[in-house]
Amino acid sequence: MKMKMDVALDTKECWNCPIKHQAVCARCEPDELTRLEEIKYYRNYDAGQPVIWAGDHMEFVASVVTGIASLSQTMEDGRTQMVGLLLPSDFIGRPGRDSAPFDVVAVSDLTICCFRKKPFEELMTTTPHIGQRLLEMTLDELDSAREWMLVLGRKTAREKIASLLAIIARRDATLKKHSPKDGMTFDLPLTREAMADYLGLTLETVSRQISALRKSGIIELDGKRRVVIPSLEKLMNETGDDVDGGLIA
Amino acid sequence: MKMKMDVALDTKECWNCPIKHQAVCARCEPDELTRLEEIKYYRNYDAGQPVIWAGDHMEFVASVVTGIASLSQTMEDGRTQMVGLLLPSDFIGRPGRDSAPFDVVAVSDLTICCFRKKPFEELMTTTPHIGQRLLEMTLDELDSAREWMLVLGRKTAREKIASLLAIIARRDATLKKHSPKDGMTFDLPLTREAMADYLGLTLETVSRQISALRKSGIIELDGKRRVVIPSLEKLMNETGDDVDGGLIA
DNA sequence: GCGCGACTTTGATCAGGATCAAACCGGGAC
DNA sequence: GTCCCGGTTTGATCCTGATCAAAGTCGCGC
Repeated sequence: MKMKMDVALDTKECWNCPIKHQAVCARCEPDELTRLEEIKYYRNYDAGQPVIWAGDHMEFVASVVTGIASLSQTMEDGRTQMVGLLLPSDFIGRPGRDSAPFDVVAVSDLTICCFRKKPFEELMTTTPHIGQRLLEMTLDELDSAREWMLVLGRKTAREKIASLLAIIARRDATLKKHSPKDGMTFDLPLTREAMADYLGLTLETVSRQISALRKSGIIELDGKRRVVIPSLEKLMNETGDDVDGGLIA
Repeated sequence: MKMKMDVALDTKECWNCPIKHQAVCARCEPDELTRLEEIKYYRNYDAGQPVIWAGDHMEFVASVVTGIASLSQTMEDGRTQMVGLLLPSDFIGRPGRDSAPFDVVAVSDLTICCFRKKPFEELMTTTPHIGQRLLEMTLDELDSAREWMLVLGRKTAREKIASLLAIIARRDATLKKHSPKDGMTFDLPLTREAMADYLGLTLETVSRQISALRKSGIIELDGKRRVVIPSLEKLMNETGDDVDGGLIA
């Protein structure tokens, strides 16, 4: 049985061609996307700033260029659940729909690349591989969302934290272009509260479980945000996931 | 603010044309799909029978014709989380991928219509609207999965049960081709255990909360499975969702 | 009818995480 | 430096839902 890992935090390929780590890669500029120049523009947001409210009329689709955004829903009484993290190269928007289903909020300083929706949709019909790429990305996102449902529905608080750390570790390694390994170090891109909203916990429980993992020697902390993973295998053993040796999905 | 409802349980349109309630509708037969005749075949399963195991090599894609199947994942220690229900017209399979990400199990007696994958993928490239339809369906599923994450991560047991009942009520009304209304009656298509697996609860909690809703007069029971909703509004008030009068999404 | 088995209900107790509360830490403005 | 403030940690207690256990219901085959 192979190990499953959520890919929601992985950096994806350019949605226009198979280049990793870029929303719109250099290689694309010479071909189809040049046609988009006139409908393409950039937006910048500060950490914490809302980008889109659920229900907003969307006159654009977009792609994250730098920074992190969260996708989340909030109930009337304030309970909120993060349903996804948007990382560089992730796509924002629904071709064919005119309102946004969820709130998008900048977690860090954020730059997105917007395309006016109508012309983008036209491009999709004339350039089939863009549609195919979007379908593939959407299928990946769907699998990730479903894998996260196991985390939310069935895992303990400790397993949830370990799962999140494992995902961030993996994502971070990908960004740095090497595979995850023992002794790796990274910064948590989220506050305790944001982690809680992602995991369906309270911030106090997140804090306690992180302390517990530290006391168990599963992780080491350098300040509040910097994490060291002495043994990846030990961390994986805490996730509740089926591990069979490697980080191969 | 409009009310959101999970659409995972809704009956979808034919993936080849915009006709409701049929996986492959009569209208489609004369055009593109006739070309598929030679690659199309049916499979039947009994209630409880596994259809696909996660990791299986998939040489086909398929569409549910009649019956209900569940999509779920199970941890090594037996904890399981249902991540979706597959209803008539729902699509099974991943064009471009060769192994199944989740287990599929027949919940009721089930008939699916299979298409050999290779020729289906070729059809997708030559018939763009099939790809577009698949993208739309996948986006809907993604939204549903994300909405369900709120249920799993943040709702109480009572809210979870009310949410599930509301969804089933809505789905059932759609099947019967009228809108949900006070006094409506339907059969639960799931055992208490399956509901628990869908909601991230134990079967005992499901049973207790159903009893509690009955005692509160939110629902009436006729036997174990048949449910009457005297007031849709009262049920909706128990879901924790933002309701503004109607069942309009 | 009887007995069996799958499913469901209900009860008693337990425990994991939420809640309420207070203190702590670190960085930036002044 | 000091103050302040957002983010974090830790403690005490509570409560929801899990767990363990037993009994009830229904349908079906014999």
